[in-house]
Amino acid sequence: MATDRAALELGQMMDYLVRKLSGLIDLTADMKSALTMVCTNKATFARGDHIVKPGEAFNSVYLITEGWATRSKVTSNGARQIINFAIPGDFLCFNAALFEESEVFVRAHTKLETFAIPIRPFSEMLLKQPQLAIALAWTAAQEEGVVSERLVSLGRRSALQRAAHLLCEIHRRLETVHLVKEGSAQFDLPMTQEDLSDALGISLIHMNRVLRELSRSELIAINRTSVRLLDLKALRRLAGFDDDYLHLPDDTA
Amino acid sequence: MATDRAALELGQMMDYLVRKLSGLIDLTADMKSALTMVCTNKATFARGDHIVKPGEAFNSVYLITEGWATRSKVTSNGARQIINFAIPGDFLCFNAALFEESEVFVRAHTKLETFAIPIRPFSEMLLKQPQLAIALAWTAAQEEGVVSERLVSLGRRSALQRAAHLLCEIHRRLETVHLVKEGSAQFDLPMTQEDLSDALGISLIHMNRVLRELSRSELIAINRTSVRLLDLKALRRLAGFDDDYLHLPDDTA
DNA sequence: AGGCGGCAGCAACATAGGTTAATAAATGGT
DNA sequence: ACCATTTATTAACCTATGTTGCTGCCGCCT
Repeated sequence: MATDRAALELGQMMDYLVRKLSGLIDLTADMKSALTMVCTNKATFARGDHIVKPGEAFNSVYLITEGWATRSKVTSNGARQIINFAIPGDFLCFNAALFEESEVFVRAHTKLETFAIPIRPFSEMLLKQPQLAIALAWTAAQEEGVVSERLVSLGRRSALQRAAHLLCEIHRRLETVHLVKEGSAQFDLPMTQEDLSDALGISLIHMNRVLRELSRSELIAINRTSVRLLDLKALRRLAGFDDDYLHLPDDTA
Repeated sequence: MATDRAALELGQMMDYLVRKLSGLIDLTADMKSALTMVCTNKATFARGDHIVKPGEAFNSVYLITEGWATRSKVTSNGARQIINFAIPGDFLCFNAALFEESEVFVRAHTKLETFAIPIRPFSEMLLKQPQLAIALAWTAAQEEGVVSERLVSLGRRSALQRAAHLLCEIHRRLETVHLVKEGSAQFDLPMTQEDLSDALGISLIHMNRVLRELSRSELIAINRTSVRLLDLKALRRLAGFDDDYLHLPDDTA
């Protein structure tokens, strides 16, 4: 039944949000029902679909229930920089409520399942539920923290450290939404080496070298679709990874 | 008279904000008076003072009336990355309303004049004035745009382009608050080459090479305290600079 | 089932940018 | 006005990363 599935996904998504926010705030029944009210529209995107492009008007805010998305920019000489990844529980086009049009590409990185919330009802919900507005502003601020930390990586960490850092970050974020295999630090990573290189600001070839180096030293085991962090502690040490900037709840259990 | 001066600075600062926001929203008399209500505390910092450090609790939000500030992080191996610069009209510690403690250094880069707004009244103001909250959220989103664009620079632009891009950005932002000398693209730039290198993710020595190269090709004229962009068009072309991401009003006159 | 296109792996070479070290010029404090 | 400290400039050398170009594998389409 389509409706049952939607209800299931809604519950799932709410669960992700609750966990992400649990360090800050407990979503009240009121807030949840306000959110539920606006999450009526499912939108599915195929791998590679553009949700919005630079210069295009936003028309909705999205909440991911399944799959990955990216925000990226392309420079005047054609190089791509991935700004960040969004995973289940994350918002897409959150600032549609603030800006007329996008300045970045937002793209479905895998098949993507979302709730699409048109801007009008979304804004109204924020005005009616200030506490919820604060909670969601918090997720936006957290995202800025992620971008800032990536900036530190690109500015001041070696390619090897950047790769390690990104893997640690993704691991930590996926953990919060229970998308890491229990007790093994293994998770789906639906990204080509080119995608990773575009996120880390290095060349594809060097990305390959770096990943092989991480594999060779038995810090990770990686294949086309997933990674396992074989020695999380050593990886974090190498990366200089400290998860404070994610502001996630301590215990994800 | 101290009071007169504070009133003057308040008017000035309001003016900065109005201009910055003019593309999005006209600040109403109501919103201005709400802001005025909370801008009672002047806080001055000396060059180099830390407004907040990683792990420290926030205690106020600040609005800059004069001077520059930086947000930066330091990696586990001691390298510094400047995340962004704040200039008059910008907020500092805006997300104090959301997070308990900072994950970055916020530092007075020059002698800094601000209005310090304790978190409590600030939050209350936001709840009472949703339109103002939106306007201020907009400034936060704009700031994220700046950080994202810097990420693109560090990831995909050469050192020369990064330098050119940063100068173009600062020029454009200062222009909005009338801090560029009329008709000459000249402005105060109170930064050492080391500061610039820490913002651009390159070494101090290379920063020096790059600046000399820009000077040699007569794109800029720079000294310890100010720059002049001698050929703005060429500089922007070199940098691949497009000011869309700043979402500033078209005409700053 | 076979062929095709995208992706990973690898080597040889090129270079932007990093490092070290030393000097000169400017600034600030007393 | 003088000394101490920052800041800028320069040179020589080094290395991490980029570039080009090729091979082979794997999954997908018909």
